[in-house]
Amino acid sequence: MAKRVTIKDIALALNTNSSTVSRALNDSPLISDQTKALVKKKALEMGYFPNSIARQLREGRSRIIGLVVPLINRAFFSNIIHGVESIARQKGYQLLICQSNDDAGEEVSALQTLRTQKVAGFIISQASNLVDEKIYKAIIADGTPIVMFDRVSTTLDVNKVVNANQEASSEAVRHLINQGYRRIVYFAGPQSLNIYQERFAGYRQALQEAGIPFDPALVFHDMLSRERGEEVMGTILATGLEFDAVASASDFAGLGALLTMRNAGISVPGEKGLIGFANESFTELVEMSSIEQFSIQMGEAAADLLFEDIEAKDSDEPLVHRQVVINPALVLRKSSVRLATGVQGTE
Amino acid sequence: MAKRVTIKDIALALNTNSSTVSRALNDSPLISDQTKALVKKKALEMGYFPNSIARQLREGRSRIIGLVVPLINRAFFSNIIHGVESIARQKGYQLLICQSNDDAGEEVSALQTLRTQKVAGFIISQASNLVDEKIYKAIIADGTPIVMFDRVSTTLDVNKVVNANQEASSEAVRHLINQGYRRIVYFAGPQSLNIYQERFAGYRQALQEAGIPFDPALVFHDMLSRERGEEVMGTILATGLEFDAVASASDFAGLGALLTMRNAGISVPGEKGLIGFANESFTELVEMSSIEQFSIQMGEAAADLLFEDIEAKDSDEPLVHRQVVINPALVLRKSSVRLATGVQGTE
DNA sequence: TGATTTTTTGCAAACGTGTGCATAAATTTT
DNA sequence: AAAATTTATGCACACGTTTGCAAAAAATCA
Repeated sequence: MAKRVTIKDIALALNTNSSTVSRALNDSPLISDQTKALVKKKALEMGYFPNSIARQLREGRSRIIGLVVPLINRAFFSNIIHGVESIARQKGYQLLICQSNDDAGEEVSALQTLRTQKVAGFIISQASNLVDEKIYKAIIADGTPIVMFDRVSTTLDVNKVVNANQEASSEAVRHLINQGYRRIVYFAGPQSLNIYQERFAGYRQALQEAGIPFDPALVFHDMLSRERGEEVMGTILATGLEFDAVASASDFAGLGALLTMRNAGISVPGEKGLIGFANESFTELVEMSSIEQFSIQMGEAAADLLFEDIEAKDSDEPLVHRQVVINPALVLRKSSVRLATGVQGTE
Repeated sequence: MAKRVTIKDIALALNTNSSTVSRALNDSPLISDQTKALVKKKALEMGYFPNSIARQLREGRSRIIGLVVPLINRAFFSNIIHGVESIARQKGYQLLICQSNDDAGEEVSALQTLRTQKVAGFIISQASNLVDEKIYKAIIADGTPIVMFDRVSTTLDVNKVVNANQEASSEAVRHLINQGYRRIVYFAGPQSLNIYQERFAGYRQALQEAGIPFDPALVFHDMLSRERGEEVMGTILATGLEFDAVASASDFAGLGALLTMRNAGISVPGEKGLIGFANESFTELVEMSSIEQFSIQMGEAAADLLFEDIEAKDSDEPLVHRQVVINPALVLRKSSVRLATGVQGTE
C-alpha cells in the first residue's frame, strides 16, 4: 500500500510550493518554461500521476459519463456502448455503465447513484416500464445534460437520438406488400415504449397506403423474445389463422417465428414472408430480412450531442436541444424476397 | 445549475454541526436516535444526497471497479460485463469500463486513467499483443487488487478466472476423433495469448492420445474472424488439402469455414466435421458444435474474487491469490455428429 | 448533592487539487 | 539608478466529506 506521491511531495522535493507545481503541470502561462521543465521532470521521476478524485472535487464535476441501458449484453446496446466509448475516450472522458435490467426502479436507482458521482452527463435508454420523470427533471435542474437514445421520453426537453422507426417499419411492410403478401401478421413490442408504438404505426400506415384493411386479429403483443415468437407462431399455425407474412418489431420474435415455420416445413419466402427489425447479427445467418439501425453510429451521435451540451455549459448561451434522427436501412434477404424484380436489394 | 445541498446546509438548518449530520446519516452509534431521525427527515425534505467524490477523497478510495476488456461489443465480453455488473451492483459498487481495442498501448492508458480514478479494484482481460507488466505491478504496489480473466498473465500473482482451455479443446478434438474424423485441420488463435496456446495444446494432446501423428500442414494461425475462416477454407478447398474435419479455436473462424464448405456443397458433418469454441449465439442457428464458456458466470466469479480481495484489505491477513477454473461444456450440434451412438449429446 | 461515568455533540483537521490574491523577482522605462 | 511595469512564485482557502479529540450534556453512582 505504497503512499502515492502528490503535488505536495513534488513541491517539497523542489523547495517550492504546491501551487507552482500544479500550475506547471497544467501548463499555466504564469509559470516560466524553466520551472515547468523542472517540475515535469521531477514528477515523472517520482512517478507522479494526478488524483482525479481530488481534481473532481475541486472542479465540481467529473470527467465521467453515466450510461444507463436496459441490458449490457444485448448486441444493440453493446454496440451503442462501443460507439459512445470511442468518442468519450477521444475527449478524455470515461464511462460509468449501469444496466436497468429493463426495470424502472433499477433505472432510477442507477441514475441516483450516477448523480451521486457527479457525472458530467447522462446517456440513457429507458426501461420499458416507464420511469417517473421526476428524477430526470432533478438531474436537469442540477445542470447535468442528458441525452436519450432509442427509447426516449416524448415529453422531456433533452437531446435525443432516435431511429425513424415509423418510416422504417412502414418501408418494411411496404416491401412485403410489393412482394405480393397481403395478410400480414404483426408482432408488436410493448406499447409503453414509443419506439414500438411508432413501429406499429408504420405497419398500419403501410397497410392503409396500400388499401389493405387493418385486422386486429393479426396483431400480437409483447413480442420481444425468440421463445415468444415460437410460442405465438405455434398457436397461429395450430389455430389455422390465415396469413401470408409476418412483420416483427423484434428480430428475436421474428427468429422464433421463422424457425417454427421452417420446422413445420413451410417455405419462407415461398409460402410466407418474414421481416424483422434491428438486423441482429444472427439475421444474416438465417437469411432473414431486417432493418439495420446503425447502432454504433447511434452511440457516437449520442456522445457527440452530449459533448455539445457539456462544452456549451462554459459559454452561457441558452441550450437548444435537438433530436438526431438516424435513418435505418432495409436489409433484404431471402426470408422476404420471392419476386425477381430488377432492382432487388436496392429498394 | 441549482446549488446542491450539502451536510453543512442541513447542519445550518438544524442549528447543529456538519459532523453530527454526517454521523447521523451514517447511523453512527454515537448519535442519539432522536437526532438521527431529525436529521434524516430534514435531509429528505431538503433533497439531500451525498457527494461521492468528496467521500471518496476523504476515504482515499472509490466504490468503483475498473473493467478493461478488448472489445465491449463482443458477446463473450458483454456477458462478462453483465455478470460483473450484477455482483457489483449488489455490493454497491459501479463499473468504469474501458476497451483496449485489443491494443496493448490502449490497455496501458486505460489502466492508467482508471488508476487515476482510484478505482477499488481492476478486472482485466488482456489485449492480444502483450502489455509490459510494469503497469500491473505498479497497480499492485498501490494496494489495488486485480483480477484477470480469460486472457490472463502467467507470471503475475493475482486472482484469476480461466477456462480449462486445454481440457475443453482436447475434449472437442477427441469428440471429432470418436466421430471417425482423422485428418483434423486446426484453426489456431494468436499464440501470444495463453488461452490460444492452451487450446492448441489440447488439440495436440487429443491427437497424441489417439495415436494420430501431428501434421503442421493442417494448422492455420491467427484464425479469429469469420472473414479469415472463409479465406483460409477457400484456399484449403482450392489447393485440395486433404482433411476431414476442422477444429477452430474461435467460433467466428469456424463459422467462416462452415459457410464456405456448405456453399461449396460439402456436407457437414457427412463429409467434413466441424467444431468451434465459445458457443457464440449464432452457433446454434447454424447448427455448429462448440464449447460453452459460461461467460456470465465467469464475470460473476471474477467479481466475487475481486470483492474477496477488496474486503480482505481491511483485515490484514496476507493475501493468497487463487485461480478459479471454469469448466467449459461441449455443446454438440449437427456440424460434428454423424454417428448415431447411444449417448449422443451427453458425451 | 457532588463526583464520576456515559452519552451526545462540536471543533478542527485532513484527503489532493486548483485558483484568487498578495508578494517577490526580474525586466523595462524614465 | 530609481520607479514603474511585467513576470513568476507563494500563501491560503475552497470543494464536501469523515473522524480523532475535546467539550458539553445527560445519566449514574456514592
